[in-house]
Amino acid sequence: MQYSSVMVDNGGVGLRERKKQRTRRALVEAALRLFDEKGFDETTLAEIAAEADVSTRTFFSYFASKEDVVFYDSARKMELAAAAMADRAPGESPGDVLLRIVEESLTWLTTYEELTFEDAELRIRLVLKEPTLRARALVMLLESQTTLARALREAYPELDPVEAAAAVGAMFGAVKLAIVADLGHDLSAEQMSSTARRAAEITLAGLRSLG
Amino acid sequence: MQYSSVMVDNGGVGLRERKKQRTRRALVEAALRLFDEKGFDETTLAEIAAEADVSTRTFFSYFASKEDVVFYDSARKMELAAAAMADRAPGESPGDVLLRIVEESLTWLTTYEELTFEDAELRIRLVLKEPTLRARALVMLLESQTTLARALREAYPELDPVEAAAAVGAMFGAVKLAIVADLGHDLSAEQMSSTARRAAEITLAGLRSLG
DNA sequence: TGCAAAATTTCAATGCATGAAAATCATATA
DNA sequence: TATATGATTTTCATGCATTGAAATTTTGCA
Repeated sequence: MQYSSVMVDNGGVGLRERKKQRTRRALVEAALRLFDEKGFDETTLAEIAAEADVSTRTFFSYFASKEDVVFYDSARKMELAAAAMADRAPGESPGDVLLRIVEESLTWLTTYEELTFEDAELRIRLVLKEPTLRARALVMLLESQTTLARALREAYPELDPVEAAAAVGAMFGAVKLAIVADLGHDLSAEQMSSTARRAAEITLAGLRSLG
Repeated sequence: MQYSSVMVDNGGVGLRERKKQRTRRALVEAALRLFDEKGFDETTLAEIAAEADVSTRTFFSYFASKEDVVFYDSARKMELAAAAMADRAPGESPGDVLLRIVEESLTWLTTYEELTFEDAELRIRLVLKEPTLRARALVMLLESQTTLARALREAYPELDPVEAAAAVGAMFGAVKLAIVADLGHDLSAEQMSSTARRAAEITLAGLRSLG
């Protein structure tokens, strides 16, 4: 490939790319707002697309489904979690690593990379409220646990597959149910964190410690 | 209500009811067979309905959705699990009760109430293979855990809500991930049970016991 | 400016799901 | 046995998510 003398090196981010990011963001914001106002099922893709000034068909070149628009950054978060597993401190036990990752994950939950803090909180509310979104979240949570179990085995080769899977599943399962079961109560991010920490501690100590 | 002299007391099970059960069963069997042969997404409701000799619309007076036909008896299984919690043996600890329920649940997994054993195994394969069905299963699993956490609190009033939720979530989360993560391997019912038992044991002992 | 690639729009089709009205069927009873 | 009644099924019509393909527009760049 040759470059003309007038070519501007814009770091790979030309008008085309900027426009795509703007559209993507417009779709996410429109969707979150409409889902919040009218409910997930009552909002149509046509409405979302209209709000973002694109055709309905175009929506699907950005997201694979109506649910996906809410979880647009989850893949990146999963990678972060798996990476966090890799740089464990020396002497850190599997349980401690998992505890650390749970806490970091909760932080990310309220951290949108491109959106406002309000939208980040709105998303949590939506996922807890809308059955369709809850279902999608459960699928992704399971996927990320599978990934984490693999990462845990790599970090601790002495663990066998069942041990690694059981550890990850127990830790995230405990935290998930502790947070969800309390539902109905409006949960602030702090309350969520404190609940999660208690659930994690119980899992570390083992269920026999409850008797 | 009055009875004529020729009335037959059929125990509340007249032709109408028998016909409904037959149709229900025909729909479930047709659906399982077609899902297995062609895949879930490739099977249309029209095909299932045709196979069962009813109109497409009628399908929805038996099941709420295409996925639901696979889980038609799950509600009953959930009730069984919650009931199993209630009749705990004296001196049985929360952890032991959960272990017992996990084992019973695995038994029920391969027990269809109205269908053949082959269909019961077919269902497990389908749920593990088809993303749509996996998603549905996760939702129901979460629901049943919420129910179980409540039941656990009632059986052991000394537990607080977070402890009960964490215990149930940890136990089922560990077993679930241990079984699913090993996927790709064809799992016999026995292997599944043994994996589940190990995962449960780890959860009882606590993740600290892994370091 | 003008070409080529990328992105968007338009158009058509399929399949799930649901509501409402019309047609059938099972049941109890006169 | 004939029939009124209520339950069930079918028919018909509609909305919406999703997907493929062709036509059109936009952007990057020579």
